[in-house]
Amino acid sequence: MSESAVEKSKLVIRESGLRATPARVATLDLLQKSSSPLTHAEVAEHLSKTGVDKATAFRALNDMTEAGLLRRTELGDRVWRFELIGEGEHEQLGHPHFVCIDCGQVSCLGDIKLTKKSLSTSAQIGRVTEILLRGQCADCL
Amino acid sequence: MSESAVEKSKLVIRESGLRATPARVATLDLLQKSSSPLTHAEVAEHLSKTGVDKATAFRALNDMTEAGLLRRTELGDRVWRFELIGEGEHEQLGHPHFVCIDCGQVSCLGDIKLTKKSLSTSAQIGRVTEILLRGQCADCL
DNA sequence: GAATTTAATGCAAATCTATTGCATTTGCAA
DNA sequence: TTGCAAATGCAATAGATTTGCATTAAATTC
Repeated sequence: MSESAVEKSKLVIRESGLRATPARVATLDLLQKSSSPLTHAEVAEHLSKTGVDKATAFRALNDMTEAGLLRRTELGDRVWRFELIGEGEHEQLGHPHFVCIDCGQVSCLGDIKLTKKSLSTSAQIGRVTEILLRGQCADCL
Repeated sequence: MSESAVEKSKLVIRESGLRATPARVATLDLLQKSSSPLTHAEVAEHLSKTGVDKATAFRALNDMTEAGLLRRTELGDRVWRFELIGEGEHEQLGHPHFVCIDCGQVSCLGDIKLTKKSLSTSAQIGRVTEILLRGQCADCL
């Protein structure tokens, strides 16, 4: 990562009200590069290479989630996953995800929508803020 | 529960290849009465009234899931939930669920569908077997 | 109905993911 | 540069679920 990228990460972290520590900068940069949400274990393993404790990795992820920089979701395998909240993205409303029940691979989906009828049905139950699809990915079919 | 209901449960359990033990019959009957999936803890608490150990409750649920009588899902709160697979229902393909991110209440949905465009998008990724919606229920809005 | 076989249970200990307490260190504002 | 609240490391803890093993009890056989 470039010098300027690090500086930008630091700025983003400070703007959220947190201190720009190495663990947080590294976490942010790792998530920036990833195309799908990463588990705590994955982030922790990456950070451990530079001597960062897993508790610190956890706190970095949780703190930045609380600060509104990350989104934390649980996709059915009892593990938290974290992803960067894009610049323009709504903090609450994320994009749909697909989880393969065989290999566990997670994909971010863009334009998944419910039919109008389904929307009205779900509106009776409440406000839907997240859609999660599960099944078998193309590789596992 | 009636005498015949117990006998029917026993039969169903035996047909799945398992022994019809009191813990399993009670588990099956409890799930039969419930309108939404129950957590292991809920089932275990119910069974504990009759002296059944929580490990036994876990095994009853897991064994019957493996035997194809129950469906096990994780709806985002790091807890397994179990529900009866209906007579005519496909073993794999369940119905959609809605989970309230505030109160945790779980609802079973019937007719939630994706738009055609979304279906073709998701078909590229794989075969979708489960839909989960998260948000705030009417009571928590 | 009694004997036999093998699955199921109870209890405790162990796993696995995630969180927390506390002494020590560090970012960063003054 | 200095001071202090925030962050970290390490170990201990929490909560859900699973597992080992000796014992018990379904279901099958005689």
